[in-house]
Amino acid sequence: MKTRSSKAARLEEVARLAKVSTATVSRALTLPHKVKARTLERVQQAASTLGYVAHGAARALASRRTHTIGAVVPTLDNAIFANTIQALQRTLDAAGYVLLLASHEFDADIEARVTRTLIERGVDGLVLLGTTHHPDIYRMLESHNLPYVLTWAFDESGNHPCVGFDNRAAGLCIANHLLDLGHRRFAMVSGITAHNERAQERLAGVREALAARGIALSPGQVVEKPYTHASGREGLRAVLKSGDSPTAIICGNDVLAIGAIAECHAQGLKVPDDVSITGFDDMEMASLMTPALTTVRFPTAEMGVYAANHLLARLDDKAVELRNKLPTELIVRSSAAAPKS
Amino acid sequence: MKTRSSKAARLEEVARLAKVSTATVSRALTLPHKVKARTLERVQQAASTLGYVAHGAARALASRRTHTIGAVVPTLDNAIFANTIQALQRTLDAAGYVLLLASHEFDADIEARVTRTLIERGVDGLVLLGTTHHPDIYRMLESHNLPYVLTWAFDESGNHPCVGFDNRAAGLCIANHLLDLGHRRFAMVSGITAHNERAQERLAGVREALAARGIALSPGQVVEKPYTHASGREGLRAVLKSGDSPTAIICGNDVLAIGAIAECHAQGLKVPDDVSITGFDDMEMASLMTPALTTVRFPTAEMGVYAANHLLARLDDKAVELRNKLPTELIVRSSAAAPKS
DNA sequence: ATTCTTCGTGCAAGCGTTTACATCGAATGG
DNA sequence: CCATTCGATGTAAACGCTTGCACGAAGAAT
Repeated sequence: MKTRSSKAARLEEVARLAKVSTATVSRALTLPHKVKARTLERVQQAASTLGYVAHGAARALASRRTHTIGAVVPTLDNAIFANTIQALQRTLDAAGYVLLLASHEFDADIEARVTRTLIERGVDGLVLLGTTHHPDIYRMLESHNLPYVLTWAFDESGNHPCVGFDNRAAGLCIANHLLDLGHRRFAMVSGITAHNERAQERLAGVREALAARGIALSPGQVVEKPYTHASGREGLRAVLKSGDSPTAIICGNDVLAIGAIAECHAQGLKVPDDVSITGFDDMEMASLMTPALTTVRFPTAEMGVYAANHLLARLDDKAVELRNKLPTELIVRSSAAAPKS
Repeated sequence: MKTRSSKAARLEEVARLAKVSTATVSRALTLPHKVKARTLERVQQAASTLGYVAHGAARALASRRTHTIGAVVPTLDNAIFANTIQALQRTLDAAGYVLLLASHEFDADIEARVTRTLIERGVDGLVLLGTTHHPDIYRMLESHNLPYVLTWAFDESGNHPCVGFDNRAAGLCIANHLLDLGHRRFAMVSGITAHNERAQERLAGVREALAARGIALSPGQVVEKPYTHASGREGLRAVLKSGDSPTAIICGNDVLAIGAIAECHAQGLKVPDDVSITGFDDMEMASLMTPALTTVRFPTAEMGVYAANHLLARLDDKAVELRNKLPTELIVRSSAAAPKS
C-alpha cells in the first residue's frame, strides 16, 4: 500500500508554526474560549496555512469520543427509511456528528454482524430499527455501555429507549375507515410478520377492527409479502385468486399498495370503482399517483430528528424521555371509496 | 460525561487469558495464518468468552487504516441516490468496509464542510457525486493522498477517476425519440443547471437533437427547477403558461416527470393524449405509474458497485481503469406518444 | 504590601492497537 | 553433527492526539 497522509500536517507542526505547545493548539481547536484571543488567532492562522485536518482516530483514542453515530437499517431502497435517515443525518451534522451507516436487508444475523462492525469502528451512539433484535446486539450495547435508541418501534416492556408509532392504532384506523365506507369483504397484503412487530401490529389492528364488527380474516384473505412493488403485484393476484372477491384490500405499506394498484390497472380493474386499496406510511409518492392513495401518515422525518436529538441529549448527560410515540394520521384520498352495489 | 466502555475488554486481557502476548492476539485476530492453529484457537476462545470487540480508533491509529469509505451525496430523499448508496454499502460491507455518509442538499459550501468532516473522521477512500466541486475538496484529497472516485459523472478532462453516464447522449436519445414520434413543439423542465453538469449535459443533448432538425428552445420553453415532485408540478404550470402549448415536455429526471404528470392529471390534461412527458433515470416508480413513464435508464445500482470496487482495488494497489462510462438505454413506455392532429 | 485566586500555558502520561525487530527452538541441508 | 533457515512468539516503540497537573503571571481581596 502506498504511504498515505505523507504530506498531512500534524498538531505538532501547527504548534511549532504558532510558537505554542501542542496542548494549546488542541485547546484552541476544540475549546476556543480556553485560550487567549491573540493565541487563538495565531493558532488558527497556522492551522489554515498548513491545511491542518485533525486525525480523527488519534483524537478518538485520546478523548474516547468519536463524534460518530451509527445507524442500522433494513435497506435504503425503501424511500421511507431513506427519508428518516436523511433527517437523522441532517440533525447529527448540525451538531457536529457524523453518520456511520449499515443495512442488513431484513436478515437478523447480518444485522448482528454489521452492528458489531459499527461498534468496532467506534460510535458514540446507535440508532436501531424495530424492537426485535439478535440477543448479541443487546449484549454488546450493554457491555459497551452504549447509548442507543430504537426507531419505528414502541417498546411496550419499557426497557428500551425508543421512538415510533402505534402501528396497531394505525391498523384499526384504516380498517375502520373502510368499514365506515361500507366494505364488508376484505383482504390484506401484509408485510412479512416474522421478526417484524410493525407488520404484526398493523395486521393485529386490522383484525381487531374487523372483529369488532363481526368480520374475520380467513387465512386465504391474508398474504405476507416483502415490502417491494413486485410483491405488491403478486400479493394482489394472490388475494384475488383466493376466491372471496374482496372489495377492499389493505396493503401493509405504500410500496405494496403502489404495486397492487399497478397490478389492478394491468388487470383492467378500476381503483377505487372495482376495488379499494390502502397503504401505510404516506410516502411522498402516495399523493402523486392516480388514484392518489388513501393511507396513514407516519411522520418519518420527524422520527429521524427525534432519534438524533435523543442520542445527542444523552451524550450530553441531559435528561430525556425514554419513549416517544409520534402521532399518526389517516389520510383520505381517492384510492378507497364506497363499494359498488 | 459518564464513563463509557468501562466493562469493555481490551487486547491485553485477552492476551492474559490466552497466555500469550498482545502481539500474538493481534495477529491471531487479523492475520490468522500467521499463528499456530493451537494458539489461534486459544485466542479465539479467550476473545469470545470476554466478548472482546476491537477498538477501532486504536487500530486505525496504529495501522493507519480505518476500513471506512466516505460518501458525500446531495440527498437521500431522491430514491435514485439512495439506490446507488444501498449498492455501495452492500458491496463495501462484503469487503469488510463500512460506510460513512454525509449529504449536503445541493450546497457547495456544505459539501466542502462535510467532506472535510469525513476526512477528519478518517476514511480510506471517498465517493463523491458529480465533477463540479469546491476547490478545497480537491486540495484536501490531494494533500491527504486520498483515493476517491466521482460518480454520476464522466470527467472529460481525464484528471479524475470517475464512473457515470453520457448524459448528453441520453438527452439526444430521448429528444430524438420524441421527434421520431412526430413532435415539433417542445418544452423542458430541467434540473438546476448551475454547478450541475449532469443537468447541463442533458439539456445540451436535447438542444442538439432539436437543432439537428431545425428546432430551437426559446427561454420560455425551458424552466429550471430543483429535483422535487412539487417542482415538477410548478415546472409544468410554468411551461404551459409560456404560451407555445408544447406537445412534448421533457423533464430533467423522473421525479420532475412524476410531478409533471400529477399536475397534468390535476389540470385535466391526458398523458399522453394531450401532452407527452418523459423523464430520465428510470426509477422503479417509473414503470408502475399510470401512464408508465418513457425515460432513459441509468444503471444506478451498478454504479454503486463499481465505485466500491474501484476504491477497494486501489486500496489493494491493484490496477484499475480510470474512467468508466456505463451504458444508458431508452425505455419506451406509454407516457409519450405521437401528438394528436 | 501580602496572600489568595484565576487564567493561560506547558509538560508529559496516557488512549489500545499494530508491527519492526529480536529471540528462540525446531527443521533442514551438507 | 554443525550451520543455516524458518516459523512462531515476545518486546517495545510508535501512531497523533487529549487532558490532568503544575507553574508562573496578573488581578482581587485583605
